[in-house]
Amino acid sequence: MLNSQQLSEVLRANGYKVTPQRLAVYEALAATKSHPTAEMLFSVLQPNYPSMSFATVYKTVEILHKINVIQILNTGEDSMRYDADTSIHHHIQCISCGRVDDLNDLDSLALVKEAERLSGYEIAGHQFYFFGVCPECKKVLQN
Amino acid sequence: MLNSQQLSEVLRANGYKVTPQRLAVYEALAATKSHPTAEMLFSVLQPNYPSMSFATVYKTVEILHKINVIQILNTGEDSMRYDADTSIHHHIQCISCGRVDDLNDLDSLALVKEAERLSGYEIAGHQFYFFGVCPECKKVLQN
DNA sequence: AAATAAATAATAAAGATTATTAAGATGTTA
DNA sequence: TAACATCTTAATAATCTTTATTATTTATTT
Repeated sequence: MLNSQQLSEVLRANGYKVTPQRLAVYEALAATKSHPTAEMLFSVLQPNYPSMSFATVYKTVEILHKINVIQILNTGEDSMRYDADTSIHHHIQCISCGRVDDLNDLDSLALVKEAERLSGYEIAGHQFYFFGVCPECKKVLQN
Repeated sequence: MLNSQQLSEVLRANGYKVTPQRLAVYEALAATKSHPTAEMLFSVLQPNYPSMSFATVYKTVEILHKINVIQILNTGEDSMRYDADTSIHHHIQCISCGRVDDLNDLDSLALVKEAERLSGYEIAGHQFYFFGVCPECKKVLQN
């Protein structure tokens, strides 16, 4: 997670200009753990940036991804989700309410090594997605 | 993998009618290991079923997925890929040539258990995607 | 503060998937 | 086997997410 100054530096260092929209998109992402879609981001920014267009949201997340300050998640839904936490961690989605939670502390190194051995690939990245029923929905379903 | 008779039975058992198109889509999928997209399936079927429409391909894979005889993969590309192998196995995609290979014999049970413990979720499914450079592309890149 | 280069907003366009509907095929029953 | 009711297909249009276009505005540099 970066503050505005740090983000500004990274943007400039990569030849991108610093604009209020870019800072706002990143801030919105950094402020939540809910892995929002482009539409959610757009809605959140709407009150403070009523003139911001959808294309700007998409362009901005693309740039933020390129300069490596956000992650793009594909949970298999129809739209992508974005995450300001770029550390290696995995995700789990509730098949009942749709929420996406982080899975920190899940050690995948051994499995990556094994996959590398089995496939002969040189593995550069991986994404693990789990699906199930979250604790809250389990409660509701029991009643 | 099912033969036409077995597939016909499963379709009927689930209240779906048996049609040449459905058998053909499944056969095309069962005959390849290349995890085709809807477009690839459509192209393959075109010569023998020149009148088949795109919508039929989509409707059919949806039904085949519902009755659990195929898997739907979302590798993060713009289109879905389909797989007639419904056993639990994972996938690895080459970031150079785009091919998608199977990763059998990768034991994920321990990781699933660990994810269940960490998250509190009741896990119903999981999809692991690895990305890297396939053996063929490694050779090419070295020259 | 002016010049320049890039970013934004608005809009249109593209691409994948889904919905609609009339026509045709399927399975069932008499 | 014929007739019926139902489901499926094909063709088309619609939808949804994402990307491209372009004129205007904004951020940086001199």
